[in-house]
Amino acid sequence: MQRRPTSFDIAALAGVSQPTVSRALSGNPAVSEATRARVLAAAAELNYKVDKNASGLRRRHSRTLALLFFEELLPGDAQINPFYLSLLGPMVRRCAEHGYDLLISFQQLSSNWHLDYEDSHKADGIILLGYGDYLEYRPKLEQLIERGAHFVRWGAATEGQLGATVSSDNEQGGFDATTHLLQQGRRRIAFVGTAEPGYPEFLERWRGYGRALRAAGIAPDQNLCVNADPSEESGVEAVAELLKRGAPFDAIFAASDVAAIGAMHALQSHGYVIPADVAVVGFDDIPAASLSTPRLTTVAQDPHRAAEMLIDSLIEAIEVGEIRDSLLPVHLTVRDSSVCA
Amino acid sequence: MQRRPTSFDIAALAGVSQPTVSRALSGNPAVSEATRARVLAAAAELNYKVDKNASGLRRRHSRTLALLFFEELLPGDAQINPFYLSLLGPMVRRCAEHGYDLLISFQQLSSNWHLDYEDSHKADGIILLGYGDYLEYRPKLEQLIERGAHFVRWGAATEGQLGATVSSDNEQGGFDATTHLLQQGRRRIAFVGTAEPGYPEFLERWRGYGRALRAAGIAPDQNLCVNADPSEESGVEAVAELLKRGAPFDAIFAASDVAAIGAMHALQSHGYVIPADVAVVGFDDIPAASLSTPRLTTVAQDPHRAAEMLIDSLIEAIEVGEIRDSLLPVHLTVRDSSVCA
DNA sequence: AACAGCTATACATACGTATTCAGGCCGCTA
DNA sequence: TAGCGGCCTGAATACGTATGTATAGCTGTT
Repeated sequence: MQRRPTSFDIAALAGVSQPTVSRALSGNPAVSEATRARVLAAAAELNYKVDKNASGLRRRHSRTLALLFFEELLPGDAQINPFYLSLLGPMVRRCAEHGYDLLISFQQLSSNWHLDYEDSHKADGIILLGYGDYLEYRPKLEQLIERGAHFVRWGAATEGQLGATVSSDNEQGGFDATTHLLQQGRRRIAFVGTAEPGYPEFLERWRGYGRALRAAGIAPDQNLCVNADPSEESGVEAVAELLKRGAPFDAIFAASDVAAIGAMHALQSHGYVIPADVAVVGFDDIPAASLSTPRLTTVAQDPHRAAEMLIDSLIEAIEVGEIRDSLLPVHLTVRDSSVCA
Repeated sequence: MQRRPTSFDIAALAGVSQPTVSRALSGNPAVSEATRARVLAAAAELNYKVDKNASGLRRRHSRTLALLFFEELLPGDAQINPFYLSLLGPMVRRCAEHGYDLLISFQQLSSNWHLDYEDSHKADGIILLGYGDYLEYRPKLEQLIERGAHFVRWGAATEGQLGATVSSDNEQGGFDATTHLLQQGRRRIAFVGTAEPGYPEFLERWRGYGRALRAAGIAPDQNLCVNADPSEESGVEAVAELLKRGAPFDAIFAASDVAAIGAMHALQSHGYVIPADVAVVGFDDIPAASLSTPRLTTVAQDPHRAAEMLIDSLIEAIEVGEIRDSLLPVHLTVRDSSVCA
């Protein structure tokens, strides 16, 4: 394994100077086509690649984006939120289309992640995957802004609007899901989710649920709203709670698919038939939603579009300096759990 | 946003020279504790971070690892293999424990990915997520080795052993799954998968299946082996094919969970009861496996351990120069789809 | 023929760090 | 007190690229 070739080696081989090599490779129009061709040939011959470190040092940016997850929110070996996972592929692809690399990292919410990346020139910008309004979180965002750092967040866009934010239209999703259940003739629709600050998206979905009910002339019933975080057990417990309360219900809108699937299991083990006795709608369209029995009607977010908006917004912030928010449409995917044959 | 501080700024503030700052921060024992403390205080005060590019340029390595997926194997917007996705979190964490960053990238199998990374000093090593024996693939691995590049592969370790390889004991998994079905009294066990080169893991699983049958004194029946790639439709079609052939069967071992779930759907829609009429076992333990109806018995790989082995092997190759293969044990997770109450 | 105007290339340098080498200071010994 | 060795620290430099500035070679005009 001999030493890697440098731009000087290419220069020597092509019979030009090192700066000309640099210009030729970066597409600088000052270099003639004949010279450029010679340089490219020489570079190809020696398998020359621009040294990222030297280039980054000189140009003062790395053409790398950093994607941050926070450890505290991934207790133990918990799986990463499947929606975030589905964002990953499209994000990587979009980065590549822009000529950027993508760095992935977990951070303690309490660490100094907010100064680590841009300051060390590891990355030109940061993608934060939506963590509501945690106490430690907000001041760091403010510090990030103050230092002129580039970042974009995924998450509910309603609160104070710190930095560029991309999110799904959760409220509309809740509205669409609930309206769909109403159209199926359901009138006693339970909400399984939570309006706590830890899950701001859930709050939005719940708002849409309420709006749909009121639009149909139905007053939301507190007895039909039960707490559940996005886990199967939580969905099971939610159904137990609903049954305990004794308020009759003929449908469930769950703010997450995993909770919805848990709820379906619980209902079925109590002898209810889905959708005949109780119709169920979830939210997220995780892979398991189309594999459940019955197949789950759900509100699908568009991970492809979401990923592209995140990357595009961030790169625009970096290269143009413009900050832009986006609210992405969601799409109700009707399957078997909500419609009687 | 003022200019980032450099080691010269720290030096001035601490009243020492720039080299001393570098030494103090890198833990060089030549610098006295008193001086080191002064330097650290100054660095903290100015929020100083070592410039990754300058540092990498000087030290000639980046302390970054690159994780490569191949586009051709992710047609269109297809999801990344869920097992690879479950590797992601633990890999990121393990990298961080070693002080490395992780870069994610998609590549054309036909591109020059094999010279891109180490040559450009973007990364010190590469993680390749198992792509069997594709024609274009092997020569590039050879080239990688020839150039002294550092890499580790996930995948079947049996074929020619190019570079460090980490994989699950797929053969044993197939054996365990099949033995379990035999213990449930099943004798006509179908295999749903493929022995084609595109899925070398499937081939291993099939071998274990055959070994278990023979150990029980049963001759494998070609009529009970049907092709299926890892998709739900493929599982559905496999059952259709089995029924068409007319050979009776009382169990199915599927080489992937998604195919197994597809098979269960198909069986149920033909009126079969699982597990009473047909017992089903899958492979992978994807999240949907524990959410299906009935819950799917499956062979679980250990993504946590797999990720750690991959990272550890690669870093060992980089830092020590030693190449090591690993075969990880798998674990049969018994649920409802294979055991009658 | 002389010169302006232009293009294509070379020269010199800066980016921020890590390391080699040389030297200063101190205490100890003879 | 001269000499010596050990411990810290500073000066100089190299890593490979990109870019501002200078210059050489043309073309065309008068």
